[in-house]
Amino acid sequence: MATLADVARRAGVSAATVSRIVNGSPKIVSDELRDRVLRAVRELRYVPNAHAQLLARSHRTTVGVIVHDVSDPYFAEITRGLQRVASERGRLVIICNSYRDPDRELEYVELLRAQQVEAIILAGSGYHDHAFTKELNAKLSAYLATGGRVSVVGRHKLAGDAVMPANEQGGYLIGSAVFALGHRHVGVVASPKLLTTTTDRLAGLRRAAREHHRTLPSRRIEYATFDRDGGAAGTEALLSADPRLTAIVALNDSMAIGALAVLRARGLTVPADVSVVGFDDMPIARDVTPPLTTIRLPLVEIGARAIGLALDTARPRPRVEEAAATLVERESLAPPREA
Amino acid sequence: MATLADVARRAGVSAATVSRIVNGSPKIVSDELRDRVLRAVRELRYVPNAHAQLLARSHRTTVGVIVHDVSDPYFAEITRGLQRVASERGRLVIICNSYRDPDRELEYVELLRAQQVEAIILAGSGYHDHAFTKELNAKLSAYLATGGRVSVVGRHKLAGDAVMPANEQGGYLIGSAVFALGHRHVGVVASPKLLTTTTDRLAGLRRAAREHHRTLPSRRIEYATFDRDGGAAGTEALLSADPRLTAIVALNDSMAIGALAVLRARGLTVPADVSVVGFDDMPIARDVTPPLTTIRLPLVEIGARAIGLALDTARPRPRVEEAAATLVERESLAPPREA
DNA sequence: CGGCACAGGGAAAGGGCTTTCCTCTGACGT
DNA sequence: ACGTCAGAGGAAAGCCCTTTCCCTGTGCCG
Repeated sequence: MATLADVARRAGVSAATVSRIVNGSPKIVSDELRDRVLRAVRELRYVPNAHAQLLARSHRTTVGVIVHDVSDPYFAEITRGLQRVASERGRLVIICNSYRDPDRELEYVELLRAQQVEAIILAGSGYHDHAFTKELNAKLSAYLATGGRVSVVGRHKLAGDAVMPANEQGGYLIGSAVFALGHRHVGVVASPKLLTTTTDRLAGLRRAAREHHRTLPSRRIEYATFDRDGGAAGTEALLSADPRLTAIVALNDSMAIGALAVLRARGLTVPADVSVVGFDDMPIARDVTPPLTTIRLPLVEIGARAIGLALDTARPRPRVEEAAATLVERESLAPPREA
Repeated sequence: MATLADVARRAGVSAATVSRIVNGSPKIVSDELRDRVLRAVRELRYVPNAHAQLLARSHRTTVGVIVHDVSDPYFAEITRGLQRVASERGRLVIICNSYRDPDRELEYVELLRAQQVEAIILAGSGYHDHAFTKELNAKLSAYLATGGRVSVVGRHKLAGDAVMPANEQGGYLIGSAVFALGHRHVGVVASPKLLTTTTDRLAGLRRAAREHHRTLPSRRIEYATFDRDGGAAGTEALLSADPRLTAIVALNDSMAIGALAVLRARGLTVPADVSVVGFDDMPIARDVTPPLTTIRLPLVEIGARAIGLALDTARPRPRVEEAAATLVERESLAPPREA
């Protein structure tokens, strides 16, 4: 690899001059030298070493994002919003997938710190795990203390700024829609108990139930993994335990799709026999059969706001913003048969 | 941010000693000093500056991947395979989304070079654009010349090793399945003409047509964007031009889903009225209605092999490997009505 | 014509870390 | 008692770049 010094030598100038030309410094350089240098750059195919630059420069220009999995549409959307703002502001973003492994999350915080990122953004549900939360907070605080910026999406009790998707409200909205239609036998296919997102959405559901003078007994809640197969397994369990179910509330769209598959396999039609609702409004939600009634969260905007908070050094901190949920009515929810 | 020197000072030792302890060097250090140093590290919350390390060390340990979009399931799978191998081999991976913008691709090659990556992996269709290909090749060669490793997925005529998904064979397979059933009025919803993937899949389709003494007239091919909405638009156009169509071949699953949506909206049932087939076997393909008959490419394996080639310095280069396609039969393809 | 300002360029000091090469002890052998 | 050697730790030379500070020479003003 050619270095700055190589270019300088070949062009017969000092390293300082090359640096100034390559970086477009305001300092004036004669056209002759500029030509010589640019020619040398081309001939040697010189590209500055980004690490050396980072070391030599003072200001940081890259931000790190930790998500559960970018290929999950939920995080893909958040990341999209984030990336947009990042490139508007001339920042590079490093994406880390934790795959819902708390330890990996901890490691990534260190890694991002080692990379000298300007800000760390943590997106995705938190965990009901006190020891972990404490350790994560310690690491985050250490980073904050040395001038780092932190912003989190949907995490309670963490240092730094926060954008909170209205999970409780979303749960309430979808629950109200279901109970208002008169469903009495409602099963919930829930994501893992350990995730705060689960608890929040469930809390909203419970509030809706209460308002309609219903309850959500725990035997009607099946916890499973946060994906299609988890949804299928949960639905299977729920249905076996109580075949009278007229509605299944899945705590995200992937799980709802798993539910749909099981129902179809059992010869039950949706929504005539059983209604199914999802959560998150992933792009595919409108393309399954029947199209999913679900809850939309402004994910792109959430991502954009999260990085906005982190990069905006002006206002005092920490700041917490809410992102509202809305009900998206499609065809998978209908009144129960006997109603 | 605490530095190595800070830690050394606080522990009352030299920087060399701290470095040795922190990095687990084979050199023996007394337990006493080790304790003092580790305590100082903890107290100062010291994390080594990754950029300084990279500068000081000789061996590179991160690889860069350029894909069209990681959140697209196609690339998500490839990336998954890639990541697995990367972490097995202790490599970090930087993911870059080009969003199918050639210029961005060019920029990312420079950026990855600047980041001193050990290898660059380019995944995703190439472009029928001679000037661009030439420029990209020039950049890649420059990188190769300075000891970099390059490996590409599904790109012809590019410097470096290559893993080639069998797009032509896949096209042939799906085409054969369609024509063998007796379909005569077949429409193709194709991805952009500019992409080599499109040409390859189309070529396979044509070969299948020829074998069945059929042709694929260009008015039966509608080019659109490589996504759900493109698929919908293409289907719309095809159907308006020729309502007798009994089968629609979409060049990827997203487009097939768009086709399904249009057909449903028009009151046509699949596959009774019109058959639809996809390509890629994305996870969702089995969950739409009806489940999609499509072509599976071993994407995870392709990703793994691509990085494997790049990291394997032993064998001579360049090497080219093929990844076979297989037909996945589900329910969206059936004989035409009149057959 | 002396003096000054300023344009144009270079020298060199970092920035944080790794690693080679030394130095200094103390233990061991004879 | 002396030479040797292994063990333990430090000094310092890089790695590649940016940026401040300084020097030279020219043009211009008074």
